[in-house]
Amino acid sequence: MSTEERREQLRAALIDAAEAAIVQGGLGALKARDLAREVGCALGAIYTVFPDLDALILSVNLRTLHLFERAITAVRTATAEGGGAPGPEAAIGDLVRLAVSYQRFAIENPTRWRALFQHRMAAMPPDWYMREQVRLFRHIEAPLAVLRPDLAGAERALLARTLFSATHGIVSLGLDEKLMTLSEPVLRGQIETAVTALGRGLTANAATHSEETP
Amino acid sequence: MSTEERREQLRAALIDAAEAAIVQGGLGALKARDLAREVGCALGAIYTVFPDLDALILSVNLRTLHLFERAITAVRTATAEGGGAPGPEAAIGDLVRLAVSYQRFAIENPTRWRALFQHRMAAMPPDWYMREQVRLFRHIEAPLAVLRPDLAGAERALLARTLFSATHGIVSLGLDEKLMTLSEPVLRGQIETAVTALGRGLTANAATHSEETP
DNA sequence: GCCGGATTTTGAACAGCGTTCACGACAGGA
DNA sequence: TCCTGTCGTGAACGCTGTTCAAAATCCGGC
Repeated sequence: MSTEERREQLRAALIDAAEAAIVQGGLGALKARDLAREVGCALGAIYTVFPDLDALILSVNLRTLHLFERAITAVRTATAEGGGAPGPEAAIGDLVRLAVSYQRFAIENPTRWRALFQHRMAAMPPDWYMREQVRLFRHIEAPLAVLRPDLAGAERALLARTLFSATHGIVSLGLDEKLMTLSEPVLRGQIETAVTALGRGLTANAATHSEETP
Repeated sequence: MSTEERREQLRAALIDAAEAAIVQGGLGALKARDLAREVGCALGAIYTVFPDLDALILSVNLRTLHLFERAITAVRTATAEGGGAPGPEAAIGDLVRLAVSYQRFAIENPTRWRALFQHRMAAMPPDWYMREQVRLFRHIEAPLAVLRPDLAGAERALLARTLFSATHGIVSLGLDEKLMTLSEPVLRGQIETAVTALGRGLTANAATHSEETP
């Protein structure tokens, strides 16, 4: 086995072990010495394939993004690429379903999900990480295009991020015992209320806008 | 000077120093040894007035909440206690102003504000901390009572927290370089769009509701 | 004023962390 | 077999929050 192959195998094993540690006990349970013992390598070996533990965490987070992408892709939306011409109500329904699937993912994968945000970057995330984010946001942009056909691509992308941020805030603080801890049905009700209101408010706004500047 | 008085003075000095450290370099810059040197006490003395650094951070965070309360109280709202009978549009305007004041506070006090959420609790926050939160949410509940007079107190309180969570998500991720970093005017535009949409959507929902079940 | 028990303050020591790097093991050509 | 360059190693470094035996201080009784 070549040196390169062994490095690659070590890399994969470390990501596996790191993911398991995070799943089990959260980001705080990720210890370099535990990883080395689990994988069966020397402590210093970790730093031959990763510059530091942050890079390793980022790789685990990429896996989490992929995991979530599978979940969100399974959500049946009326505004998918091939669909006909869905109305605003269908688009709002899509947004609600997407938001609820985000909540479900957060509840089913609490530690993995927390690691995505709990982790504070030293520098900017690498390109391959940001690219994955961009892909995920396309799911939100599709229904948004129905609600606000007046928006250009960049504006729509920005609004999609804002919608996600709002949903994330509701889920994040709703599950956080520091502010409040809501049961799953109550939290889902709040998400449905808020996202529906957002969707209706946005369409109303578009109508207002088109009347003022036709 | 009695022992009690000295302890109290040390306590205040430690909170001062901790606040200064957080303001300067964020939560990560809070070091027990630095605090002791700054205040001029022994390292162990810290643990005679605080069980651990988390408790000290909590005291700093309470100061931050008070600081924010002063900022939010200065916001002129049409739905203040003594006001007449403001309409839904005025209430939505109030919500937008409150949200923007939240954004302004976050931008003007970045490290203090981050410490509020970055800090993960070991146990539940003490009562005196939660009480301050409850007081702050009253500012949101007032406009909300205009938009949704059909809601009972508990439901309104819950929705107020949801509205805050959504706003917090937009501000938090909007200022986070991990997802995106938005300029102050762009972020404010997104907040205005989202909160306005939320407000209009909520009133529409109330109207729908009252039509369906009059 | 002085003593002795109680109380308070102290900072060296401890356990743990991420990260490094001089060293030894090892592979392959001479 | 020896030499050389590459690679993996784990003890060591510097840092962290927290503890606790010991020192210093206080204070009422003689």
